[in-house]
This record gives sequence, structure tokens and C-alpha cells, in this order.
Amino acid sequence: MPNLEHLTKILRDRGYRITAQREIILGAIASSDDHMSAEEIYAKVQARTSTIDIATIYRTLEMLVEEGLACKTNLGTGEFMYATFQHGSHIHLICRKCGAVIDADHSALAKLEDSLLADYGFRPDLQHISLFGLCAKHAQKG
Amino acid sequence: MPNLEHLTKILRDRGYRITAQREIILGAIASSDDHMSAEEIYAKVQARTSTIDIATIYRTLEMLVEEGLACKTNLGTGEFMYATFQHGSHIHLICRKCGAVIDADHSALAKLEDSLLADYGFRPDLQHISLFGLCAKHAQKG
DNA sequence: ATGGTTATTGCAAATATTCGCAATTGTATG
DNA sequence: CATACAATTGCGAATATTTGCAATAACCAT
Repeated sequence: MPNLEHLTKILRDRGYRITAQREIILGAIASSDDHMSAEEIYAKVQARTSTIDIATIYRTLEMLVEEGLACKTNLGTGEFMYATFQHGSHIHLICRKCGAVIDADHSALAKLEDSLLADYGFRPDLQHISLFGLCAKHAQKG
Repeated sequence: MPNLEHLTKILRDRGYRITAQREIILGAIASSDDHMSAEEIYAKVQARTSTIDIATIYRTLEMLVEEGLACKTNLGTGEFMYATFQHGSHIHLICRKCGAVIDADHSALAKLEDSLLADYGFRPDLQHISLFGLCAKHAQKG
């Protein structure tokens, strides 16, 4: 479960500079118990210091995603949601009719992960993925 | 394989009005052999008539996605890609390190589809999904 | 401690997408 | 055919995200 110190160590090891801005942003993310939008992270950071720019938030999130330390997920709300591994693994099922979001158990992805690695050498990030479709209610109607 | 007439019939049956704008937009999508971004669809439509607004393109795409007639996919390029069922089913595997996009066979999703339906009553749209992770090259390095 | 290098940042602008609203128009009804 | 209703549209503005650039600063070597 990555905490702030763990995250900064990994990033330093990979050649990134640990700036004050990044420590604050990583602190905001690490202290959250749910995934957040960029705007929510920005608001949390602004509560601490108003000098950090929203562009820096986006750049830091992009860095975390590229390093596999966070996931960027589209839940159909018009903004992306970000989660680290401390937020646990699960699938977001989003109904394209009513917008309901159902959290599904991660185990359904085990076979998929195995076959993508075996067939393509591809190691998917499946800790937080979102799948669109029809919920039980709307699946019955269609 | 939905063509223009097929698409308009489905939409009319579901209570949508078939406007001239929609026919042109659907025509642009139906005559494409690959998924396109909203900007690409807009450019194709502009080649035919310059009166259709980009907001109308987005509204039409949202309608198609909500009705399950198109999929909205994030390939990490900074814009969403849209595909209909005529574009065939496959998985887009996007490397978060180098951005490479690998098309994987759809069969890996069969079990997932079955278990989501059985366990949650959720019918996922899996014709075009994108999964981020590490390609064979970068998976070896990590 | 100092200087150099280059990664990083704030800011403004640009891009992709969505929203509010008044005007337009497709469809249904008489 | 005419009318009414409400869905749809164009337009401008707003929002979410990304980009370019000059200034700043983290890190390393001396």
C-alpha cells in the first residue's frame, strides 16, 4: 500500500525530481480513501497552498499513470478519475443508460490478464478499469 | 453490420427524430472503415456541408453511445475515438510507456462477459474497449 | 558552498468537450 | 393542409485538459 514516502522513493529511484509541489500533490492523493478527479485533488491541494497550478496537478497525475502508480479511469462523468493502488482493485461497471456505477469483484479479470500476457506479452493495468454497458435493470429492457 | 438505413431505422424505432444533420453524420460514420475521433467525423461532415455544428456532432455521438450503437474509447491520445459495430470487435491494448497500440483478439473477453452477466446482471459493451498497461517490450523492463 | 545542467513549474493560451438558450424543425394530430 | 408540441440545432460561453515558453529550482559534480 503505497504511502507518500513509498511513492516518493519509487519516483526518485526512477530519476524523477521530488519537488515540493509533488510532495504536496502526492500527499493529497495518498491521504485519500477513494479515487478523485483532478479538480478534487486540486481543491485539496489549494486548501494547503494556493501556489500550485492546475497544470502541475495534471502533469503529476500523468507522471503517476505513466509509471503505473495510478490509474486514470473514465466513469462517464465528463472528467477522469484517478486512483492509486491503495484504493483497492475493482471493476467499475457503468450503465450507459442510467449512469449507475456498480463496483464488481476483480477476480473476473484473472483469466483476461493471463491470456493477454500469454498471447501478446502485454501486462494490463487492471486495478481500476471501467466498463460501459447495461445494468441489470436496463439489460432486461433491451 | 449496420449501414445508414439500418442505423436510422433503429433510431426511429426508439423514438428519435431523423434530422438531415443526423443522416449526414451517420453517413460519415457508416462509410468509415475505422474508428474516428469527433474532429475527424466533423471534418468529413464539413467536406459535405459546413452548416453542421461541432456540438451537434458530439450530441449525435453521445446518442449513439447511449443507444449502444457506437463505442466511445480512450486510446490515450487526448481525444476519444468512436467506433460502430461495423468496425469489428477487438481490444485495444495501449502501452502507458511508449503509447503503442496493439489490437488483441476479442475472444479473451468471453469469460469476463459471462461472469459479469451471471454475477451482476450487467451486460458489458465489449466490442471496442481499451486497456492500458505495458507492451511486451516495456513489460520485460519493469 | 558554488556553479552548471536540465527537469519542473506557473501562466496564458490552445484544444477537446459540454452546456445554456433561443430559434428551428420533425412529427403527430385534427 | 395547418397547427401545436417538443425534440433538435447553431451559437457562444463554460469546463476539463493540454501545450508552449520563460523563469525557477532540484540535483549533481567540483
